[in-house]
Amino acid sequence: MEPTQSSLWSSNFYPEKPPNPNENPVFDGEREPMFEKPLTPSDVGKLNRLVIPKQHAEKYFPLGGDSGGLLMSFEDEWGKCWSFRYSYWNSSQSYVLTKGWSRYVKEKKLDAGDIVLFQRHRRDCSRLFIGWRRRGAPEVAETECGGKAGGDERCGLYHVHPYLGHIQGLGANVPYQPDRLHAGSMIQNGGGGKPNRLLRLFGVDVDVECHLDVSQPSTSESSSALSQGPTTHLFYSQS
Amino acid sequence: MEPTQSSLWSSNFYPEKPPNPNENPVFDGEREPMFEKPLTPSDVGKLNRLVIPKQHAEKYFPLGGDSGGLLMSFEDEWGKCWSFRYSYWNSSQSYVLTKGWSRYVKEKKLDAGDIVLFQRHRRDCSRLFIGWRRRGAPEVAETECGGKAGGDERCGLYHVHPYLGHIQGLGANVPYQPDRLHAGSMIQNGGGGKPNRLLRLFGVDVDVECHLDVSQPSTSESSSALSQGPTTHLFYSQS
DNA sequence: TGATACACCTGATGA
DNA sequence: ATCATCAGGTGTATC
Repeated sequence: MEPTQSSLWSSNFYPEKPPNPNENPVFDGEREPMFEKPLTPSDVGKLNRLVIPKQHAEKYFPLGGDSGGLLMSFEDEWGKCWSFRYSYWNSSQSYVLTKGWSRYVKEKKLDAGDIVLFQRHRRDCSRLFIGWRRRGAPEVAETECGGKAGGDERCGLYHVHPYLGHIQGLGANVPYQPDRLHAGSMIQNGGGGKPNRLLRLFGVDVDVECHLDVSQPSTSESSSALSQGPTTHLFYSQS
Repeated sequence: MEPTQSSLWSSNFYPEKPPNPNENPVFDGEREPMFEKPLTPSDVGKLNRLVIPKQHAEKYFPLGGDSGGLLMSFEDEWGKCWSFRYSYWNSSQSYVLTKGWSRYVKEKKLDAGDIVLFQRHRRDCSRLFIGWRRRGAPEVAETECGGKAGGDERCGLYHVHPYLGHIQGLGANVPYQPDRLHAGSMIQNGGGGKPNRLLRLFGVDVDVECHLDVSQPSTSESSSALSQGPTTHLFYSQS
């Protein structure tokens, strides 16, 4: 089914499979902003990792003292599932997304200064979302795509009209990640090796409850907690 | 206790804790020269590593086929203990000191061309010593400090008078390295991670005996084995 | 072989 | 001055 709002949805980013707004959208009110981070040159460079500021990592992605890494899955603006390895580096005492991150950077064509956003579903906080916007773009886009020059570029977040809010559906036709497991889940590592054990975050199996103190102010220069009210951002999600 | 030889010991390098020649010297005759190496620009640059010429590394610091790194501890001219990570880099087929090396370079203000010296205790070859001298300085200093211009600079090796040879003692009042373990010891790495297992070299626990063929001639352009007889160099040592 | 992954390391920086 | 943080690196293993 083709998009009904060609001005919003026409894109050559996924020309072979454009997202359908009538399929499984996640309303803006359903998504809980967690935090965002302006990307450093290292975050988009050859180090193939994203450093997650410690206060956000420990608040939203607690590892529970686990030294091994986890697999975390996020839904992007197309409903595509992205799995990243999430772990703590003792040597630098920092939390990082490693495996899979470079693919995300490449596909979204992220540059230093662009901003990645992390959100979760309000009622099912095991569903995690990842988005992005170009540097200098407003947090809540007033234009259809508040990014760089060139109208054919997509953003990770969109300003959508309220009437799109009635849409519900599936979205099982986005079979991207070969190693994807479950959106918003984490897979626990056995300890230093490859992740192999499931651990749902914000859901079950882990000693962290679905607490979402989104109203906390930002305390970091290089990242910020999202504390604004309901936004107009929209992710499309599957499952 | 203040130094008695102000011309030799007056220094502002450790003005808060000057070494005392009456405390725990290691006689020249107690130290066995192993080898020395003129420092390359890379050795003192941002690579934070010292390449140890292979013939010296395999002769004096054998890794025993261990792929993981070791922690090696050396006593400097002040009795201060310096711990370095020692490992073999497959990519460059070279033996290197990595962690801790840059701190040594910085503290000693070593430049390219300066020479580092490695020695060990004759009777307790698990005690290792590290020293240095400025480029162009004679191996056996005839002056009190045969280094660069500026009389307040210390050298890693000193020419001392024979009568200082009677001194013995402790030196436990030099608590520098927080992560130091034992002078002249090596700590085996678990494999790519942090070094965590003790492995005394030249002492026990390792399949290498205390063999010291110091008389071998130099075969490297960038380093030389020390084959001269008793020198007048002096290290001060603790423990 | 080249790209990626991964754990480790360090210096700069600001609180 | 000390300390925590993190941006920017490393070598090595894996694919």
